[in-house]
Amino acid sequence: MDDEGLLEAFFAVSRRLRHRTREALEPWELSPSLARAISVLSWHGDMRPGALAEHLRIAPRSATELVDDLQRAGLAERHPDPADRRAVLVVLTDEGVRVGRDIRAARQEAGERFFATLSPGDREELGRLLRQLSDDGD
Amino acid sequence: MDDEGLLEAFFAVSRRLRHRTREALEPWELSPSLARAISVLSWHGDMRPGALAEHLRIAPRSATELVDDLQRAGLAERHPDPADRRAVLVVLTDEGVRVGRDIRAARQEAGERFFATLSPGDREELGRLLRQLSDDGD
DNA sequence: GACATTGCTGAGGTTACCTCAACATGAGGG
DNA sequence: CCCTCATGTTGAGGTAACCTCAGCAATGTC
Repeated sequence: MDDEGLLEAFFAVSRRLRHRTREALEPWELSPSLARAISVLSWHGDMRPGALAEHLRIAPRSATELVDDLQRAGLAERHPDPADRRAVLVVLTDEGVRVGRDIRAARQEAGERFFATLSPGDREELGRLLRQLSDDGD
Repeated sequence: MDDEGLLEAFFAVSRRLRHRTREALEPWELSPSLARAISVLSWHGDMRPGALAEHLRIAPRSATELVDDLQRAGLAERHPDPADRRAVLVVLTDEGVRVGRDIRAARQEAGERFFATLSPGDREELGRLLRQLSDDGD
C-alpha cells in the first residue's frame, strides 16, 4: 500500500518544489523560459544559440527566439563568432551577468529552505536515494 | 557540498520519472492534458466541467476545451445535470472508462518499475522522506 | 419579481515550443 | 579552384495548452 503511493508522493513534492523555486524568481519578472536560459548562460558561459538549445533540450530555432527576448530585455547581446562567420555568440551583458548570478542564488536558497525541514541525516539519505534513482538505467 | 546538489538531484529524478510515465502512455496517443483529464474522471467519477477544472488546477474555460476534445475522441459525453439545468455532466463512455482504467494502471506500473531499483527498505525510507516534505509547510 | 450569483462557452490572446525552407559560411574531394 | 555536402541561424507559419473577458441561461435570495 506504500509502494502504490510513491509515484504520487514524488509528484506531489515535485510540484511543491517547482512552485517554490518559481516564486523565488518572481522579483525579476522573467518568464520561466528566460530564467532558464539565463541560468544556462550564467553557468556555462557565452555560447552559440545552437549550444544553448542543446542545454535547454529545445530546437535550435527556439533558441533564436530566446536570444531575441534576452536581447530585447537588455540581458544579452549577439556578437559575431570569431571562429565561424556563420555563427553567433550569445554574450550576457553586465546586467545579464548580475541577474544570472542573482537568480541562481535565489533558486539555490529556495531549494535549501525547502529541504531544511529534513534533518541533516535525512538530507544525506535523500541525496543518496536520489542519486541511485538518477544513475541506474541511464 | 551535498545540500547544494539536492535541488538539482531532485529535479533530475523528477525529469526522468516524468519521462518514464509519459512514455508509458504513448500507446494510447493521448495528449498529456487529455490523459490527465481522463485519469481524474476515472478516479473521481463523472463531474461537471467546473469540478474537472478544479481537480486539474486550470481555469473553468480550459476544462470546456478538454471536454470538447474528450468528446471528439469518443471518450466522454456531455449529459444534462439533473440537479441544475445550467450545468453539464461529463460522463465517460464505455471506451473512456476502459482507457481510464488502463492508463492509470500503466502509469502506476511505470512508477513501480522506476522505483524497483531501490530495495524495499529504501523505498520505505523514500516514502517517509517524501511524506515529510509534502506535509510540512502546507 | 428584481438582482446578484453560478455554470458554461464564444471570441480572441499568450507562451513556449515546433517544422520546413532559405541563406550564408565552412570543409572535403577531385 | 569548383562542386557538393554539411552546419548555423533565422523567416514564415503552425500547434498545444493554457489564459481573460464578455455573454447567456438558470438559480437562489430578499
